[in-house]
Amino acid sequence: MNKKVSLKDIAKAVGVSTALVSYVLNNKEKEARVGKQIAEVIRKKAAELNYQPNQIAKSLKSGKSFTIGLIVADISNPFFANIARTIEDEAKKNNYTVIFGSSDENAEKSQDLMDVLIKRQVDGFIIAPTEHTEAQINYLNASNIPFVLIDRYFPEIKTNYVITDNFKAAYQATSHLINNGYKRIAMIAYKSNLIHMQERIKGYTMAIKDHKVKSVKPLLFEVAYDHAELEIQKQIESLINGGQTIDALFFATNTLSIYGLKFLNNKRLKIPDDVAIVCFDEGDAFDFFYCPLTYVKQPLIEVARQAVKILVNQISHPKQDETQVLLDSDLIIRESSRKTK
Amino acid sequence: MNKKVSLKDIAKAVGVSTALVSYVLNNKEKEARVGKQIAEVIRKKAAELNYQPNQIAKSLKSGKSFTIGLIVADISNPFFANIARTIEDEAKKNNYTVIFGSSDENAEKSQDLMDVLIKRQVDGFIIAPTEHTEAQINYLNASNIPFVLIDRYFPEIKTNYVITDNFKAAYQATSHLINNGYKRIAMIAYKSNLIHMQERIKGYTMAIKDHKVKSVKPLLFEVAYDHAELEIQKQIESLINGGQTIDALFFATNTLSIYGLKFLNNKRLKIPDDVAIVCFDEGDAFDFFYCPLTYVKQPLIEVARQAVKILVNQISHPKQDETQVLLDSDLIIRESSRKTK
DNA sequence: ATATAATGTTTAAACGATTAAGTTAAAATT
DNA sequence: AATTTTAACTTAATCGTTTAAACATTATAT
Repeated sequence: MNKKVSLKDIAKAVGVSTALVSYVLNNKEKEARVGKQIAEVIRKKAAELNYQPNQIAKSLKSGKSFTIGLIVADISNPFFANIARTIEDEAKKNNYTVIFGSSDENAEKSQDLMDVLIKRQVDGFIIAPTEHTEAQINYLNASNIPFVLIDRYFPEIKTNYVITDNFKAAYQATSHLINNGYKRIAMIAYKSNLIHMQERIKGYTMAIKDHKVKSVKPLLFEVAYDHAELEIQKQIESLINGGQTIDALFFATNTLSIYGLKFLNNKRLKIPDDVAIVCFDEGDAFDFFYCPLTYVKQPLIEVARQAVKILVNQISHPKQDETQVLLDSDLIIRESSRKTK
Repeated sequence: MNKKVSLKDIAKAVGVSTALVSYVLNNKEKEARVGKQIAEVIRKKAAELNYQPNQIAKSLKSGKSFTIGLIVADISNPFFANIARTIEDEAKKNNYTVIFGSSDENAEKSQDLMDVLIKRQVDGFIIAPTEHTEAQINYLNASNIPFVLIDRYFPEIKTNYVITDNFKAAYQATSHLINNGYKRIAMIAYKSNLIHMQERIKGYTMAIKDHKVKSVKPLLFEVAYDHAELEIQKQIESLINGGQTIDALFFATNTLSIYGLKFLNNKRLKIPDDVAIVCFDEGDAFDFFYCPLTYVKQPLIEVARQAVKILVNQISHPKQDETQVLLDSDLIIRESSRKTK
């Protein structure tokens, strides 16, 4: 690579010290009382050489990298990809750049990522934390490294977070099914102690308990993240074969929905006649599944916006109290959960 | 933020010079003939203080940031999100971190992104270049900054690139429709001079010309990136109302497919009976549209892998010749383009 | 005329790490 | 005993920037 143009090169070309060049290019002419003519000459030379300040050197000096570390489960998951995009845009507005990494819901990978990003001196983190990463979060707290959790959080740890009301959303979704006449409503969720999943499960369970329709009992199936597709197939298969008839299915995430719906298609089950469906999260697919799908629409953009806002604020005012934001989701009702006759 | 632990801190705590600490922690004890005992002490202290080397300082010294800049049109587009994920994984294997940015197919944003990333001293770029960014690419070439183009490239500029054979894929897709008996095949593409789009259009046009079925004429509709959804609706609307009957539609990208299919659904057009469909790229949706969709499956993972491989190689051996990779796509044939009776 | 102030510029230290070169003391060789 | 070698460590320069402090001039005030 060609040697890049540095302050020194400009200084030499113009015949002044690097200090002067620095002052001028940082618009500190007044404070530093730089001469008008020479400032112009410096500016011209900088433009002529297409000088691009070395952000790394700046960061070293200032102790600020203007970088945000983003850790999500999987950047290729549309849910996180969408959040990432908004975070990118909002970060840019504040002159921050985003470095991202996918944890795959794996605590060890999450730790590795955190280390890499800390070494790179990110000014703060936005994290969708994985199970068993409490220690990592505690470490950030202890080190006073600013961070904001999204999507999930740890109730026992005091942190910033921006999440949606998962209990409420799941309760609402389940109630909607019940009110529409469905009696055997199953839920497919991830096997996870993470709060967002637990809250969704609680919302589902509570809704079923609250509506004192005798025939409606919770039917919860939990699948492992790493073999979700296979386990879903098995669960649904056994549901069908086992004579355990269900009339509605509530999927706890977009990925689960996709796996499940694919398999239901395979099995020639018709929605909503054979089984009604409600999904969590969006997917382009949901709009034009043969039967438009009812789903919980989380305010992704708002989550991302608030997270960046809180983080940037925290970075510039470190002594702030923790900010916790709970956002509401919308239940988008469509054909897949229509009233039984 | 708590002051971070530096080499100096360890040196002071142990009572040696920073040089010694650096040698030990970089496993250069032999070359530097560091004492066995003291090396142990240093290592222990480093672990005890949870020392994380400051990558920024390293980068400044070494002139290498071990960072790859990734510029795509939109990270929230599944096509790019998937590529991004593979790039992330492959980069990590080579100790690189990825900084990303979305250009929104806008040359100015692309330029801004490039500047930001250059200031951050990325060691190289992976770019899905936007229209009118020839100057930016030329600049990279002139500055000897390593980079690899993906998805698109500029035929008149000598660069590394990894792309798929868009002409072939489109030709194949169109021929498939013709062979299955469709006679009025329209294509919806982006209004763009970018090679990937032009090749897809050429493939379509050529296939139609080659198959000397008189009744088959090219019917090409080009929509602007910024108002794609609306324009597609208008185009399809006018196709329907204008009495210009079509019996098949070929969408040039996943996003176009989604917009188009949504609208076809709205208009109650049945696939494939009213109109057959072939799409470019994947989407979860394509698996379980009421009528499983025929689509061109690009080897995304391979594109990303090769791109990282070429880039990393180029970074370490700058004088290399340009590498150009052309990959084949698969046409996944399903119900949406089945034979007419 | 001389002290003081204002103006314009340079010097040098610092950020945290690396590393060639220098120093010192002990061990080996003559 | 004098010299050389080896081992174990330190010094100091460097990467590109920032910025307080120092240093010259020239202008203004007394």
